[in-house]
Amino acid sequence: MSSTPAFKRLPRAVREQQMLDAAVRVFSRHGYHGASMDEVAERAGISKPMVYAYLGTKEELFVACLHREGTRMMEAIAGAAAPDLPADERLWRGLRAFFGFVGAHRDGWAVLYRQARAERAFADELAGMRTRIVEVVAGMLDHALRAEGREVAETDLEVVAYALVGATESLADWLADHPEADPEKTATRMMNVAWLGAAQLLRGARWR
Amino acid sequence: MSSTPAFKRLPRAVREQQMLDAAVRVFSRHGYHGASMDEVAERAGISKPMVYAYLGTKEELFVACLHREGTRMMEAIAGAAAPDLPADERLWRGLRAFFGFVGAHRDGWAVLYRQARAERAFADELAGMRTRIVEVVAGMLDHALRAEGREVAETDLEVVAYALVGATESLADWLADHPEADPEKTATRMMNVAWLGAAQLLRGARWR
Amino acid sequence: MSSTPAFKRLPRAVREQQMLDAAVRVFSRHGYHGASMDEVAERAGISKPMVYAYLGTKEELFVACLHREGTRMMEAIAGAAAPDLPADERLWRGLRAFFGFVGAHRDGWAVLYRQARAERAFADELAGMRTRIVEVVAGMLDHALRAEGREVAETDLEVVAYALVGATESLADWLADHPEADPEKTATRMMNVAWLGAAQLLRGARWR
Amino acid sequence: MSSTPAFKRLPRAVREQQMLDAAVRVFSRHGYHGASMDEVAERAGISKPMVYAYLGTKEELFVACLHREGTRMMEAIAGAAAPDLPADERLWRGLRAFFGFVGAHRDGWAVLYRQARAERAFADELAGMRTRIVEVVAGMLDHALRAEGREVAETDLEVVAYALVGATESLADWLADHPEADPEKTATRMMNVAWLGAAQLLRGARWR
DNA sequence: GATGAATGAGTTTTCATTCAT
DNA sequence: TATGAATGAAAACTCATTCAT
Repeated sequence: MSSTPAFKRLPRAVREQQMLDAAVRVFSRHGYHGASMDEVAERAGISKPMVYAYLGTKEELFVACLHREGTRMMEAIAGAAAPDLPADERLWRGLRAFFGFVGAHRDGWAVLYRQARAERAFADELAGMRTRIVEVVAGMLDHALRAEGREVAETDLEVVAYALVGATESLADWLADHPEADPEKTATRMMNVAWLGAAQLLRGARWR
Repeated sequence: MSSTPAFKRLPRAVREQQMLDAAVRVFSRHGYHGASMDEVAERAGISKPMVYAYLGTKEELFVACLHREGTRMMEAIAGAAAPDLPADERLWRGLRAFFGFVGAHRDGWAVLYRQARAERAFADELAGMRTRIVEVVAGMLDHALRAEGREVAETDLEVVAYALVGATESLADWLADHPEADPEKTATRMMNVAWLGAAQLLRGARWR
Repeated sequence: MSSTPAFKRLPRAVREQQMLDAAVRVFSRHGYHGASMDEVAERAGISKPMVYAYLGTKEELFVACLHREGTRMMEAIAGAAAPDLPADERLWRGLRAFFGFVGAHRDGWAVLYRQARAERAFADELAGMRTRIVEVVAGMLDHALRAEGREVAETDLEVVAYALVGATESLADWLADHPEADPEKTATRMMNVAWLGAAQLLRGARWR
Repeated sequence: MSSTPAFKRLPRAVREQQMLDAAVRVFSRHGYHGASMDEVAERAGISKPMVYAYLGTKEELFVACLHREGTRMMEAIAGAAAPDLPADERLWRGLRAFFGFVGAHRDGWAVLYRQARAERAFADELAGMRTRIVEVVAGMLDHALRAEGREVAETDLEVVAYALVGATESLADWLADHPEADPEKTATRMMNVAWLGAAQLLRGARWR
């Protein structure tokens, strides 16, 4: 009697990942408010008190999801955009990685993100993430500038970065809503807008 | 006995506006889910059943808010960007009007919009609004192109428009979160990014 | 100016009938509880306060419906079963009239009746109606008996009458649920059950 | 510290029965619509969410009551009417058991039944129960017939059975309304009406 | 006589969260 | 560690009923 049933008494870390998997799924499907802890627990194949014991309240659980997915995304981007490339090449690779990630996790990241934006409670977490992204983008731009011997006010850099991030988010959203769309192509379009600007485009210019 | 109590037995149209005012406020403060019909009614100085009688369920009420505020915004923009101006001037005026509106209704539009994006139920309403905006922007661009004797694939136009709208929304969001920021300045920055593109900016170019 | 709009200011009695028509319809469709005064008023083409002014509360309104329809039914039966006919002929005609009525008002009588039976509030009204029916039936039987020179305890008469009425109601219910069924045939069947049983009893037969 | 508090943390099965007991009582007292889930929970000595968790919505709860009580009644009848007895004896025992049951549960079965009849939502459940009863009764009659070497059209059997059931229900109702009445006596009376009528029919007699 | 405006009071239902075992 | 049992608190929605005009 009592050979251990292969799926019980897992180490804490593993259990937590299972729960997060379940939670991401449920939150994505029904949104933050529509999701119920019951369903999360059920999908994780575990009892509710366990979820509370491991990952805390619903709010904390959501933050944990956001954090894990966000980190994964950042890593994907960072891994793609090597710092020693020229600015436009880095931007392009970053964008491609980003849209690739969003495309591959259509039901994950974009939805969580949208949810987070709607709830005051997550403002801080989001602000942190966005700051990190903006920093990265602004860093790219700054790097490029310095390479050309120029200098630009920090605020301006930040605003450009913000706008780029915003435009990108928008297209990512659009991508999440259009299952048939191609991430690669979306990245290209974004690159064109971002890099050249509307005026250039109107004149027939194309990046690459 | 005598002078009008001023706030009882009002005609339907008036009450509806009062309710919408209250609803916009409450939804903005607590978000769609955090808002309770009780509070909406209370803030409107009326009983709950009236809200249901006039504006329907919570969902419908929210849509009504979205609709009213969205329409107001569109009108503000349309009123500013006269169709006979050159493309960049129109874009500029439109942006200025937009950021002006958002700045003036800091607790209104941007928050409702964020809320709407988080809930599947409002996807349709949103899609409609966005389509109208994108059409307007794409129209501007198209107009400018034809003036120069060029033609551009419709899809490309749409994507450019989408990205612009996204970037703008992002800055609007940022504006809503930064009470001290200046709408006019934000509009200018956005214009620079949009019109010139990052590459131009990096080279020191500035619109105007 | 001011030729009277043909459908306003009707005499009270007419208005009341219109309301009752509407009410019977609504109660039949949705049941007593499912029905709303709003719908009654709307269907009667009149405002709610009028309904209250003319026919009182929802409960009173329902009683009024019950009363009118019940009276109509009783009259239909009484009109059919002339007192100078032999007992079986009278019973037969009565049954035929009853099932005919129920069949013709499939959505009226039977449904109201079922509703009334479920609500304590209508017990009195119902008891009154049933008493009248039972009296009629018992009267028929008694008449037949005396014609044969017999006499039977009143209680027994009442019970037989009760059982007959119950069986009849049951078949009426069944008829209301089966739109394709033929009232005439149902009456015949009921007659067979009722008459052969009753006849034996009347002749003094007893089981055991 | 020590002896069992006896009424806390009970196993599900037990709690469910307690809830059903409470529900039957409350539904019987106030009717389906008059009953509130609050009262059911209170009377069961438990909080409302438990009721929902175990027995579902109000409608489902009512169906559960109906089902349990109906099954008990059927069992009482089936247990009384052994299949190897002569037809009249079986009918008699069945009737006696039925009236006995109704008499013993004056506030249970008959009231639930009346309620169920008033609500469209329960039509299916009721139809099922009635079908089972009618089948049993028709089976009895059929058995008796075959014993006498006769055969009767199925439809006729069904109608006779229906009428019997209806008459019986009616007397049961009457019994539920007359607390002083004697179930045994009521059964006897019903038997007289039913048997003398049915016996004639079984012998091939027809009115007209 | 007639009605649009208004509401008090109540209902069902859901959920995050926690004991007791 | 793990869970079935349990709940407090609230929220959306409905309806019979009545003023004030």
